[in-house]
Amino acid sequence: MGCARMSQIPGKRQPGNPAAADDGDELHFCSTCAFSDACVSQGYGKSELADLHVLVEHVGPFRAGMFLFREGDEFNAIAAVRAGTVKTFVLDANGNEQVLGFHLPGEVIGLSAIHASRYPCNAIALDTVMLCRFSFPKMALLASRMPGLQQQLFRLLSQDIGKAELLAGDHPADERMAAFLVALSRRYAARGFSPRRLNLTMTRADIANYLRLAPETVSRILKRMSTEGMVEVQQREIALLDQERLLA
Amino acid sequence: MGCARMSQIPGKRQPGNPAAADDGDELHFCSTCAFSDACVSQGYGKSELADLHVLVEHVGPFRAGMFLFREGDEFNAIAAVRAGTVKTFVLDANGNEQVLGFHLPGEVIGLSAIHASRYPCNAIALDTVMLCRFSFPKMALLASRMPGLQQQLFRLLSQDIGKAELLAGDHPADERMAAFLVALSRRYAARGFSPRRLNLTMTRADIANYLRLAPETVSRILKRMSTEGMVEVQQREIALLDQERLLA
DNA sequence: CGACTTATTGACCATCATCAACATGCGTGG
DNA sequence: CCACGCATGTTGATGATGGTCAATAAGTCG
Repeated sequence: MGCARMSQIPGKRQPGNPAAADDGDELHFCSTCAFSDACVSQGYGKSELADLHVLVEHVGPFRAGMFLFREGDEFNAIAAVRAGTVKTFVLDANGNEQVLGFHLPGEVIGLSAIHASRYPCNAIALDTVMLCRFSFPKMALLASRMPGLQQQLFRLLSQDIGKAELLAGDHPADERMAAFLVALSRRYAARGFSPRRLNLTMTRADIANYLRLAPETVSRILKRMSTEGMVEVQQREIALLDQERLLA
Repeated sequence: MGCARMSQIPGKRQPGNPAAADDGDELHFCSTCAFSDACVSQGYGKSELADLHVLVEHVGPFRAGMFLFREGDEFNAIAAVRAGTVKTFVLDANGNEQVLGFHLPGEVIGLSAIHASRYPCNAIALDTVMLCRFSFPKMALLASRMPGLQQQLFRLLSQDIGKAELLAGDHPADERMAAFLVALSRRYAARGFSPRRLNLTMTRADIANYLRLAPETVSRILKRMSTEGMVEVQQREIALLDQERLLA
């Protein structure tokens, strides 16, 4: 249910962030990054890796509540989340927030901005966020020479279409909630975190908004799941006790 | 509300379809096609146009009810709808259909299949459908030499992410219906058809499923819109009388 | 002219949102 | 360390939107 989606990262360097910080050990950089497949697994040599790496700009940290970009900002880069959680959302005609997705480490934001060269949504940090920013024009240029990279970009984009579509299903509230938890668990697991023990970085209201439910409903469902022994809830710590039953 | 989404077109040539039929006048081919911008407006010359055209394979016609591809089929080409309407859908765990989108002439199907190299959904013809099929590997290769084409592909993919996300909003039934009609109208208008007079090719049940409503609800809302003078409904013919009020 | 699919209409009911009150946690500053 | 205040989360009572069920009508196609 996750959904890598939106846009990118502001034009300005954040204070306290030496842009090219850990470049020393960077040639095998973030092994969890969505782009790592692009080169590593495709058997590219050092020179191609280096080409990709010169495009990378480490930015952050962004503190909780900071905007990474706003709707309407000019687009020129996509970014991979290196640490923390990013929430993307739009404001509808009445100014109500509509959460589009949460982005965990290793996932890419900014893809939906390519179309209009402007960010179609806002992105804010839910906790302390670090990003790897890639200039999109340069990346597209490089992709022309690196079929593997082009393919990876196509795949990332394509993947998000499918994810976003599935989100639109009209399942009852408890199924939505269960699916959300299981999906989060899987996404964390894919990055090497525990699939059992989730540490939610978003509020109940954010979850509710994302699932198109009322916050009260989220509370009640969590409580019910808890009394039924499927999960264990302690504030924002959630332990998944019975994956089986959650999938029903 | 549309949403160009899914996959592509079957491996087999349709009987009664001379694959390279109307090639004579084809160099300026379907002017309404989503790819026409890719070259024409980017100032490419005849040779690039020719390169793109040799990739095109006209297939069809597909009669109403025929599958263009099925979930799980191997993916190797995307396609632009040349005529007719395509419905894409998946079957959930209980075998219930979930409509993902409708695709009008000029729109592209198959984009979400790139990710897994398999179609993640089914596509069937709602009426008589003609397609332009493009081998995706060849297209990707060509895109390496044609920045404009690469850019166009990125844009098409990116666009669909945004469309799919917006679809997930939780608006009341009447707003969903109104938005659907207005979006259809715009999409038809963009291809040179009348924005006032819609000829729905899908059943109420399909519309309802797509909007995550019950067919009965669709009926009732259309009736109400009709008595309120916003639209005029005659079977599958719908005239939009008051665009203004529909947008609220 | 039947048999089928599609669409409409009505009666009833379930899910979930809303409203309101209350509890809990957390940060700040005394 | 405790007190206050605000944000977040929980719980209960009530009601509206829209789904379900069932019957009827209207097209469609042989």
